Amino acid sequence: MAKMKIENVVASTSLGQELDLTAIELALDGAEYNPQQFPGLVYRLKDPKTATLLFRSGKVVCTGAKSLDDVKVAIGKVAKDIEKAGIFITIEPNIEVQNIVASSDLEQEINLNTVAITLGLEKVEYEPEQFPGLVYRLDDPKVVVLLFGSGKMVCTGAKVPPDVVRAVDKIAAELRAAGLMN
Amino acid sequence: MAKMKIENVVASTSLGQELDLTAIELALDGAEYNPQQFPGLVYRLKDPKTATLLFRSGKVVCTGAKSLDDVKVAIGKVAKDIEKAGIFITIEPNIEVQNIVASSDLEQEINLNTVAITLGLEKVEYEPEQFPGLVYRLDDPKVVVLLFGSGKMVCTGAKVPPDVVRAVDKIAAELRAAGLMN
DNA sequence: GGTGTATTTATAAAGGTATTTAAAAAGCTT
DNA sequence: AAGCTTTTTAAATACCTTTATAAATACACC
Repeated sequence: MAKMKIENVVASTSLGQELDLTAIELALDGAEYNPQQFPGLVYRLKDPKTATLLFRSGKVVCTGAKSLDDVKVAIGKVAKDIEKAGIFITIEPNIEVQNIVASSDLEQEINLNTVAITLGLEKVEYEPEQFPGLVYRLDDPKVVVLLFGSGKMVCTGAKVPPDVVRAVDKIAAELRAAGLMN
Repeated sequence: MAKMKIENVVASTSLGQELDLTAIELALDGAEYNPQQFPGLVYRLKDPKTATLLFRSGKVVCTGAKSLDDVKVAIGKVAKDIEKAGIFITIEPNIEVQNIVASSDLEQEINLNTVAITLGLEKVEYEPEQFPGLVYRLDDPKVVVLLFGSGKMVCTGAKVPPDVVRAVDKIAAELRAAGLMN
């Protein structure tokens, strides 16, 4: 069973109404809003350490959370901060996780050149002078795993934590079956 | 007494005669010569791992050696390789060390901000956002020491190994006298 | 012509940057 | 419609920053 650590959760929701981002920029301390650069307003919380993007449409994107619970806490705090500033909104708790980034460790060195040759270019991409990690794309779960020579891995694209565990276990099994790890 | 490790020795000498760098480029395997880019020819040895620059004038610069002996060995090998290629030269053993780069370690963390403030801008330069090391210039020996927050140091500009030891001891003594290290 | 800059090589230190992957949002440009 | 903009995050590489030093060229500047 793979050990893994969630490093980042990206989730979206909606506040159910149009937002005056210019007013919110003035009301929220530290808010960054440069519409000519990007249409979303960026608002950061120290705890949970997150960055939330607010859009004119009322749609919200929360990034940087370390757990699904933290996403809920962060969005709740952002909504409260907006209301405290006198801008009343209706909190819609319908939060959709869009991406989970997690790290894991095979706890042994892996020869990526051998992996790339053995598994073939159809399954993996490995261009060490461009990036030190081997890119491993899975169809089920539909995630992308970056595998490093140290045995450390990064899994991204997961929608739920079990996706990460299944992906890591699947790759470990495939490497073992091919004699590429013990 | 400071422990130190010589990381790089730069030395120069002369082969005593004009060199046809174009002919040498063809004769020496791996030689790089791009006169429009740099007037010297670059010739690398695997052992001792060095890069030697050969000039039309017969002047030679050897870089990368880890000891003074390695410089002699390297220049001797380069001369032999040139002669093996049928280009006869007279080896002039007058090798002059131009620079010794060495590393050392105070084996304790140093607060560089405090060092910079205490010793003053006349003696040291410290611009952490430009470079993480503090630049410490000594007049005797005339060397420059880069001091890092980890306590690790780099000494460059030395002509002989004792310069490095004296520099490191001098700085350690000054830091101790100022209460900046134990 | 004489000072300056730059070019190249090696080397350590420890910060910074970049590289790659996924995902949503909304607005702009092709 | 596709691609860029922004935000976050891990992994491990390369490369940048700084210092000294010789060599011989090409530049610029006065």
